[in-house]
This record gives sequence, C-alpha cells and structure tokens, in this order.
Amino acid sequence: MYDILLKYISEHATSPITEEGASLIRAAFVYKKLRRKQYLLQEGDVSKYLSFILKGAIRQYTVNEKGMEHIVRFGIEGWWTSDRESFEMGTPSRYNIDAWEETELLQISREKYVELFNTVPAIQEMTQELDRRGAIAAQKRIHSAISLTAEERYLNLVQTHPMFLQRFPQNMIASYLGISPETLSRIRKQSK
Amino acid sequence: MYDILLKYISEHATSPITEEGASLIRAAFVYKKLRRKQYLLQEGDVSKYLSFILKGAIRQYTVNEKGMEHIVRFGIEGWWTSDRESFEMGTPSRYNIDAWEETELLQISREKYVELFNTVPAIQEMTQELDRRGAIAAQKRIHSAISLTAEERYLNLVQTHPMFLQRFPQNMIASYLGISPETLSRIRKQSK
DNA sequence: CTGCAGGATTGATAAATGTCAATCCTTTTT
DNA sequence: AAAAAGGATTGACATTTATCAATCCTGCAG
Repeated sequence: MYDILLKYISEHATSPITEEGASLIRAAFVYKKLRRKQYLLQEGDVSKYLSFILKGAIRQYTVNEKGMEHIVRFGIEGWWTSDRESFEMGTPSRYNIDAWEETELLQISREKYVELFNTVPAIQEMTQELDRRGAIAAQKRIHSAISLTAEERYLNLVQTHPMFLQRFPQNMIASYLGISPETLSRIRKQSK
Repeated sequence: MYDILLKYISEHATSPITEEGASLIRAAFVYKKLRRKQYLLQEGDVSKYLSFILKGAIRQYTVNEKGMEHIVRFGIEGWWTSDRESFEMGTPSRYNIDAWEETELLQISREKYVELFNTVPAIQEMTQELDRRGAIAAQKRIHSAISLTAEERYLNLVQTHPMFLQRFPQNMIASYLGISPETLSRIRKQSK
C-alpha cells in the first residue's frame, strides 16, 4: 500500500529514498477509505491532512448562496488533495472535498509533514517539484478561463485531462469549466 | 539598492540572512532598468531571468490570432516576475512581459538561483513561502473566474488588489478580469 | 420485469457580455 | 494654442451563455 506512495515520491524527487526515510514515511501516513459521496472536508472545517489518492476520484468545490456548486479541482489516483490555505494556515476552509468514487487515501498531518520535510530530502524535493507543476498548471487554467470561450475551454480540457471526462459526469465537468451543463451538452453535440 | 531585496527576503524567510549570504545574493542579482513599453520577455523567447521589481509596474500577457491581449498577471514593486514554465524548463514562452511604467529590476539567472537556493537557507525558505502564497492566490483567482459574474470579479479585485486600479488603465484591468473594456466601463458606472 | 433516480438532452426564452462605431476626455506633443 | 494620441464612455446591435421546463436515457434496486 505504501509502495505506491514511495514509488510516487521517488519519481518526483532527485535523491533516492533511504531505508530510514521509507520507514519515516510509512510511519507518518495513515490509510483512510472514503465511500462514494463521503466528505473528506466540509466548508468551515480546518483541512487537517494532506492526502495522497491511492485509488478513486474526488472533487473540491464551493457551494454558493443559491446552492450552486463550483468545482475548482478534481483529483484521482496519484494526485494530492487538501485545501492548501486551510492546511497551511490552520484557518477554516471555504471548500468542500468529497469522494465521487470510492476512494483510498494516505493522509499526513501538517506537523508530521513538516517533520518529514526537514528529515527526508526526497520529500522536500518532491514538494518543490509539485509546487512548480502546480504553479504552471494554475497559470494555464487562469489563462484558459480569462481568454477562451466555453467551447475552447472544453476542447482544451479534452486535450489536457481526457481522464476527467471518463471519471466524472458531464455536469461536474461543466462546473469545473465554469459553464452550465446545458451549454456543455450543446458544445459536445456541436463538436460532432 | 540591494537593501530592498535583502529586506524583502528576510521578511519572507524564517532564518536570518548571514553577512555571507548577503554577499552571495548581491553578487548573483544584476540591476536592470526598463523604459515604458519595453519588453522584458517576448513570446517565443526563453525566460532567462527571475526578476524582482524594485520600482515600476509590469504585465504578463498573451496575444491571440486576432491581436487581442489577455493579461494573466500584473506586477509592481515588491513582486517577482518571469514565466515560470519557461524559466524552469528552458522552453520558449507563450507570454510577453513588458513594462507599463518605467521599471527597475534585480535579475538572477536560473543557474545562480539554484546555487543560492542550495547555499542560502533564507532563499529556500522565501521560495517556499512564495510558492505557498502563489498557490493560494492562484486557487482564488481560478475560483473567481469560474464562479463569479463579471461584476463580482471586478468588485472582488477592488477588495483584493485596489492598487492595480491605480496603476493600470481600465482596458488592462478589463483584460485581466477577462471582460471587454466596454463591459468594465458599464459595470463601474452601474456600481455608482 | 418494472420503476425510479441520476444524468443528459432539447427547445424556448432571457440575461449577460461582446462588438462596432461614434464621441468625449485628458494628457502629451508640436 | 492646436493637434494628436491614448483611453473611456455611450448607444445600437449581435452573440454567447444561462435559465427553466419538459423529455429522454440508462443502469440498477426492488
């Protein structure tokens, strides 16, 4: 179970994980299983853990006054999830995170993460690598949101994250793109 | 001149900068001045430097086939600029960065940055802090783009970055918000 | 099988936003 | 002081996208 995580870390770090590092990692992460629709985080709560997704699919979203959901992030196996602001600052989150598919996680608390960060070089390197990729991806998504039409954003998603289309229903894809489900349906028909 | 940078770094790091660290920093950063409208980076070029803005105002944007500009980022004194993807990967950038006001920078190359990162703890800490803040800010901007109306996005900008409104013309603010200048003009009239 | 629940699609219509062209300001240049 | 340039505003109109309501699917629970 931890092998998947250890493999992931070493693939995203430059230095290898020592046997001791591996033990520390195994000791710090706790396994958790979520059923479909189960919350990992609810608005108003503090995001206590950073979770590595072993299997399954989750979404992070807000709910506005009118009850409309807006998905800011999807996650599937091999991705991490948490509300970073809440996790790092200890403040209540404005987001919900829940499982769309039955999901298995490995979770670590902030304290243990900081500890690992300072004792296991591969963890530090992986963090930097993920920050880098995250920053680049965020920039692209912002650019897409402000400069493309609904159809272009959809076609872009098909190119960049086709797996999302397999794993999440269309109404969630629409929410992620910032358009209504009806508009997405029409775009898809249009695009043959 | 370097004092502004050193002060900035120490304010965003936990460990203090040693005298030796300060010398290394001074040796690594090079001063550069841009006139109004001068490019710091042009689409197709590689972003060779990470720049700290001492004074002035810049924007990072794309130009599409129709010649329309879309601003993804503003920068003023105390902010950093570069196209991160291009800077880190050495790939040609899709963005332009140019000076809106006359601007003074301190620039560092990737090689020197990596070197500083590995020898000056405060640089490493500052980088982590900036990544954290950048990730949180990016998340908020994505959320704003997919879930708010044009008017709400504008009012949100007024709250979060009022200085942008002072420093950049309205057509650039509109571009940053992903709306047309006419729409922004009408929103502002509307909002009394 | 049958019925239902969760989505997806479709049509009609409304609302938001973009586009184009004219005009109005201001500030800078000559 | 006049002219030019860069923005901002306004009106008319076009286009995109949202909203609402009615079906339509399709998989699965009884």
